Amino acid sequence: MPELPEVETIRRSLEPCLTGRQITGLQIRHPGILLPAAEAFAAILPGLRILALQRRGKYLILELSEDWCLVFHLRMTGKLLWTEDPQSPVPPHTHLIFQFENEAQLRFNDVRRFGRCWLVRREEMERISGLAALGPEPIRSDFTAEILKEKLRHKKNSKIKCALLDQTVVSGLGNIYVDEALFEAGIHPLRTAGSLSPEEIHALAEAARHVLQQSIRRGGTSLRNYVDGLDRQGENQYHLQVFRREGEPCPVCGTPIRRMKIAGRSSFFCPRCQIAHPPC
DNA sequence: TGGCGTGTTTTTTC
DNA sequence: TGAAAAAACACGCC
Repeated sequence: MPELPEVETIRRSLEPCLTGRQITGLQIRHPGILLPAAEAFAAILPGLRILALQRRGKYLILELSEDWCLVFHLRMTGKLLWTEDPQSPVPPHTHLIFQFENEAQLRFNDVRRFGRCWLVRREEMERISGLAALGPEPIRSDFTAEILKEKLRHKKNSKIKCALLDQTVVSGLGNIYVDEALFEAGIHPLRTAGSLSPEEIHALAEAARHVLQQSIRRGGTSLRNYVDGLDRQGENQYHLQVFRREGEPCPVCGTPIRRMKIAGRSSFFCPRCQIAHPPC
């Protein structure tokens, strides 16, 4: 679930808690989520200090002293939770606990164990293949329709829904925000990327930026699992236009929202506002 | 109770 | 090379 707005909200919530903190120890309860092996984490981390929190796409990056970095990807159900009460019950599926001065803790929790945590030197961060291959950040001011057009050049026969989920095309979009951006831009998810007009690509670039920034302002979308670093839900789920609204009236034209499987994922769209064929 | 849906990235297949 | 499908995982749901 955590897509760009959720990871950014987590980053912002944890930043005041973690910045400047020294790691005093760690508990590894499930080593399978760690890369490289757990021994390296135990040997290297104690004594290091957290200098800054960065985000790239759906990756959260903790910059540490001595040029080390902790990189997290939460995949679907991963959570990072800050607590200053070490006596608070440790939730099930907590795989990793970082300990800090004054007994504060950062807990990594992930029901489905898809999430990952890497310990790498800053200059070797590019060795995380998914991170190195990420496309442009759609919420940055230098993200333009021209850049999106160029990135879509090699995906001409892909369905636009699939192309936008490809993190090398644009970083940070997932199932929710792709559907919301396609709705806002008036583009049917089954259209091929190569069939989009320059005007449609422009509208899509604007819509992607807009739906992501709106969600960040609302603290992310909490549908099932997502909470920020202080266990707080977001508000964007109350503002979704089409996602998970099958059968409900389109907020623009009133036509019932439809649901369709595309590349194995549920996709939601308005069959009237999002036309299936390119304009003549 | 068992089989499906969930959603992201990596890997495999065509 | 690129598009699509499967695999990784655990749980809730009906």
